[in-house]
Amino acid sequence: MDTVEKLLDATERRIRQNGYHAVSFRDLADELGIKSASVHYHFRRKEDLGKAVVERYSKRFFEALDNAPDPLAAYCDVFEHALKRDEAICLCGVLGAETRGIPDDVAAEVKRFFEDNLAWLTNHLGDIGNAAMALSSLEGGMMIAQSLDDYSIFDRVRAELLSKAAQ
Amino acid sequence: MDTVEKLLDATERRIRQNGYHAVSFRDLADELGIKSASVHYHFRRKEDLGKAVVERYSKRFFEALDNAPDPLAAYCDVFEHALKRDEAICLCGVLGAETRGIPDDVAAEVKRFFEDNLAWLTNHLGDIGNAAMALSSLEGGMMIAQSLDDYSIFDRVRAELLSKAAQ
DNA sequence: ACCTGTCTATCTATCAGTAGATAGACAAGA
DNA sequence: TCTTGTCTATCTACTGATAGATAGACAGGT
Repeated sequence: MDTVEKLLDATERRIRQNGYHAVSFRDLADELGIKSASVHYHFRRKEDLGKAVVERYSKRFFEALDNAPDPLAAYCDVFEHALKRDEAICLCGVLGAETRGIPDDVAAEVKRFFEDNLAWLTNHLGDIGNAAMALSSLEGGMMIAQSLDDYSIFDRVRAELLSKAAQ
Repeated sequence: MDTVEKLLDATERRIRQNGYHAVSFRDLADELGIKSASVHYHFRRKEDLGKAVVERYSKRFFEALDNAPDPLAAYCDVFEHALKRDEAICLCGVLGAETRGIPDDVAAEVKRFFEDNLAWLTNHLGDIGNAAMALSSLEGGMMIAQSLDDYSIFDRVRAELLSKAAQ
């Protein structure tokens, strides 16, 4: 795996666990066994790195939704994997909470992620109210599950969403 | 108003807008027209300040819920005021997203806030599934509304919650 | 086969700025 | 006189960022 990919991995993990401001070039460099100047070679400014991470995250997110037989269940699955497999919350959930404290172009990319999510959900669920509810509750449920260090609130949100949709 | 109260106000606003790591003793001191050493006099460590802010926020939050005739509507109102009047998201929503990157005792206070919320909601709504849904969707809706710079997703979440409850 | 130039990826060294934190002096008021 | 709150001055550690150098790979022309 090349250095750029390793940097994106490390940055995504660190932002999702600690927030944008808790990521430093030196920590990233130490993790990869290189110097911080070499990180700057690949991503001149921190916001370039941040933007690239969000772009990759968003791309992978929607790829995972392609060709799903049951859209809402698939959508919940993507969030559940993000939470339980990666042991971290949604990248854009973290960055959205910091919106005003991060560079404008990173915030713009996060905004786009949410717009795309709402569009996808509205398209597949047929109703923008249900779309708003699904996105909001899954994002909120992840964040609270992390704070409580207990996934059960997320599981309850998922169950409620799927049962209400079945009505 | 005394210095401590002013410090709590400024810190709460700054955390809610930019996150825990974007608050510095110097910025707080500049805002109040004092020196950073004086901030340390009132709150020796940053985590003392952070903990005090969460405690005050939580106390005020539940006071605003006292004696509400319609619990769910009152609950939504508290969140809506926080979002629209303060033009910021929930303090604990921001800190919850940063959980692993903030001092343990601040994270513990945030965790307690969410536990108390779930207990209050379960008590007043009668069902823990509905409680999980209300808390998660309102927290998530605030965060996404901030990122989109558009309150309508929050309004939709509120409307969905109240209409589903009426069924 | 041998230069020549260019590119990639890293290095060392350093910058100005800021972080949280502390010691000790000072002034006002009870 | 003692407490309270502020100050000046300083510390160590770290931040993102840049300059300049270097080793090695690669391609083109001779």
